[in-house]
This record gives sequence, C-alpha cells and structure tokens, in this order.
Amino acid sequence: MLDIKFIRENTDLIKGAGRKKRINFDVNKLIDLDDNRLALLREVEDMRAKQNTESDKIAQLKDDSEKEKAISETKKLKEDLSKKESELKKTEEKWQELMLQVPNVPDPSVPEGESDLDNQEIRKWGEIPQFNFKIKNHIELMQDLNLLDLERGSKVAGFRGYFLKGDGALLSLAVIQFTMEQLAANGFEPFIAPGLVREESFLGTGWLPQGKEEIYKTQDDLYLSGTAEVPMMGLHKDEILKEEDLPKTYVAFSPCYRREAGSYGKDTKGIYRLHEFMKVEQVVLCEAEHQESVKWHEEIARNSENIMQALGIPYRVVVNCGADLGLGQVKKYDIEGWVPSEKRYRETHSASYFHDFQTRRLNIRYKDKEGKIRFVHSLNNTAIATPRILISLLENYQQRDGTVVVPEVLRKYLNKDIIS
RNA sequence: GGAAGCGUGGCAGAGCGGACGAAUGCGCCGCACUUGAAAUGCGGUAAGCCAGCAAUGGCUUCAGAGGUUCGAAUCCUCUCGCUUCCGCCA
Repeated sequence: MLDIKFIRENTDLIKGAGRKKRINFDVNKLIDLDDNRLALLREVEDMRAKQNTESDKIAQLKDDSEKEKAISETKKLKEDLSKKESELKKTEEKWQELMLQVPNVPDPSVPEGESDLDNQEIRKWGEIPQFNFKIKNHIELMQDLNLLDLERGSKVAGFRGYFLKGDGALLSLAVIQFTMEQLAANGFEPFIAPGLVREESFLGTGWLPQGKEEIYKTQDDLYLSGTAEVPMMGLHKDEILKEEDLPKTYVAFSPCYRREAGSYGKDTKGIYRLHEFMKVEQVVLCEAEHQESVKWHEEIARNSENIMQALGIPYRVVVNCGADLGLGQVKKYDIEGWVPSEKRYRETHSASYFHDFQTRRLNIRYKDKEGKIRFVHSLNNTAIATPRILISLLENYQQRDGTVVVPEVLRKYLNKDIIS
C-alpha cells in the first residue's frame, strides 16, 4: 500500500511502475474515485458536526417538551446522515480494493524485462566443479545413498510429496542449524515462527489478495504460510516502535507451504519445487530512509552469500527485472546456486526490500528523533531453504564412487566427513 | 470439548448513557531548584483523516464489525484475542 497523497502527487511514477512491473493498473480511475471519496467525506463530516452540536444542545435542555421537540427534529438529521454515510462507505470499500492493487515504485536501478529470463547477473562466486566422471543428478544421488524416498513420499503426501531420511534428514537439519547459528552470530535474533497464520499478515505482506491461488487455506480460515516473512512481519503489527529499537533484525525458521498453482508442468521431478519445505528467513525492520533500506538489502544479501560460501556452493547473484518483481517490491536480488546436472544456476535465495509498502498495510510504525511517527521500512531474504539447497550441495560435492563429501562446516552436525 | 471472566492512551489502571479522547500513577519531554546527577516542584505529552500558507477548526477512534439511542468507552448481537478452571493431549 502506498500513501494516497503520494499517489496523487506522483501519478506518472505509479504509471511507470505498472509498466515496468508489467502490472495493469489504472491510476486515473483511482484518483477519480478518491476525488469522489473526499467530497463525500467532507459532506459527511459537516453533517456529523451538526448532529453533534444538536445532541449537545439536547443534553442542556431542562424542559421536557422542548427536549422532545429537539429530539424529533434531530431525528431527521440522523436519517440524512446515515444515507450519506452508507454512500461514503461503499465508495471507501471500492477505494480500498483499488488501493491494494497499486504497485510500489521499483528502484531506477531495476532493469527492464519481460520475465525472469531478463534478470541480470551482477556477480558470481565459486569455481564451477569439473567432474572427470559421469555425474549423477540429485535424485539419483539421494536415492542411491538412501537420503530420499519420493515414491513413498507421493504415496503418503501426494504430488510433490517426499521423505528425507538417514543422512538426508540429518543434513537438512544441519543446514538449518548452521544457518541459524551463523545469523545469530551476526546479531540477528533467532525465531521459530508459526506456519499456520491468520489472514491479516498475508494481506499485510502483500501475499494476499494477489497470491490467493498460491496459498493453502484451512477450514478454520487460517492459512499456511509459504515463508516466515509472513508471521515475522505480523509480529509487530499495529505497534509503534522506538527509534532506538531499530533496526530489528530477525532470523526465523518455519515450515513453508506453497500450492505451486500455475506451475503444474514445472520441476515435477526431485526436490526443487515442493508443496512443503523448511526455510530460514531473514527479516529486517529499519528506519524509514531509502539509504537504510539499501544498506540492509546489501547486508542481508551478503549474509546469505556468506552462508553459500561457507557451504562451498558456487553461486551467482542476479538483480531481478521489473516483470519479476512483486507488487510491493522495490528491488530484488536472487541468489542462484550452481546445479551441475543442469549446468546452470537455479534460485536458492530471494532478497527484497519494500520501503513502507508492507508496514503501511500492517501499521508498523516508529517514533523518530523529532517525535514524528513514521512507517518503518521492511526487508527480507532467504537465509537457507531446504531441501532445495541440498540439490546444489549434494551435486557439487559428489565423488566418482557415488559418495558425497560433507562440507567442512556441517561435519560437526553429522559426525562424519562423507555420506556413503 | 465444557464453564467463567476480561480486552480503555507508550505501560499500568479508573470510568459503566450526555460535563469523557477519557481520572490517577508510571514513563517520556520542557522548565525551575542543583557544581552535576538524583529527589522534588511546575507545565506538557494518543493516533488517523479533512479544510487551511499558518494559527486553528472539524471528523473518527476506548479489540473489531454491526445494532439500539437525539446522544455509546458505558446497553444489545456477532467476530477476534487474552486469562482462569475442568476435560483431553505432546
């Protein structure tokens, strides 16, 4: 959500944002509706003022017959008022609906583009491993090493279901534990966040209403979140924080659920695209300055790169093009890990910032040094997502004999150097 | 699952049809006293929206949504949340 005043004063920016993000949005329609809304609002407020003064007068009257006369006169006012009020309410509902569709303005540094194919690589890390033997893909590796059961996974959990087992289960936990510890050491406060979450936080983060098809809903009207971003952003909903409490830097583990609607044909094999997975997410709330957002965006990207480097997974960082940005995102970097069997990099992390787009919806504010109340800025980035990360991890570390070397930093969790 | 209670400003907590955006305390800010601090005293201190260059004025908000009433923090209904007790469970 953007400030309506900002929208009114910057219609060209909003139009440009829609174009760049390939989102259809009619700003003029919103402005017209807003004119209408403001006119109605003024009328209603005048009528209410009158009603209030009349009511006060009645309270002062001593004489009963005068009182009754005044009451019956005021009744008419009341009827007119409630008609206008319902008109205003209808307008405000329409207005709200449109307001939820206004795209946030992407940063000028975001490249133009039609799809994720137009994302631009900005840096690379790591040597792409050269294998002098026929390599296995992650599915072959994991099945041969007894780390994964996909057949029984779908028997039990349906399409895209899986069991991690043996060292596969331990490795998944190890990656989570390692990441939590790393970020905690960087001063991020560790959390285990709920996966079952109320609607508000989805609306607040911008996952709803646009992403409705992507989210599981329960019979109790709770939703299963696809990322800890949702509960963690809900954490401070309706709060006014102190400036000295900022930035809030959180690292949160949660189970994640995604319907993957609209990706039926995609990545149907293996553990790349799953309905249920586990993720450690970084969430930052900072002061409402663009430079702060930019600084923390770089910082949370670096944190994740450090994890990739510690795990020894070659990766590249891309800056996402306009069309690959969500409604609320100002700028986004994806980190993509190298997948030897596909000879390409694939997304493992996604770092974005929103300015106050989310915090306006969630009403998360702080009092600055001058005592002014402002909406905080929010950012988030994957720290690690598993089992997806195991694809790169296992494939890059495989050996001729079909065993896999455990990255140095994970050995203490598995108590072994090699998975065989 | 059953029963009872509660939800008021940054926090605690009073108010239970009109004088209430709301006592009081804490916190915070300013001033005085002090070498400085503490303590004390005095004053100030909710948010959002609309109009206005501003001063200021108006509207809304006492969990949320409806309702009763000329008038609602206060009465009614529903929803959400919290607490306690019983049952069940990890």
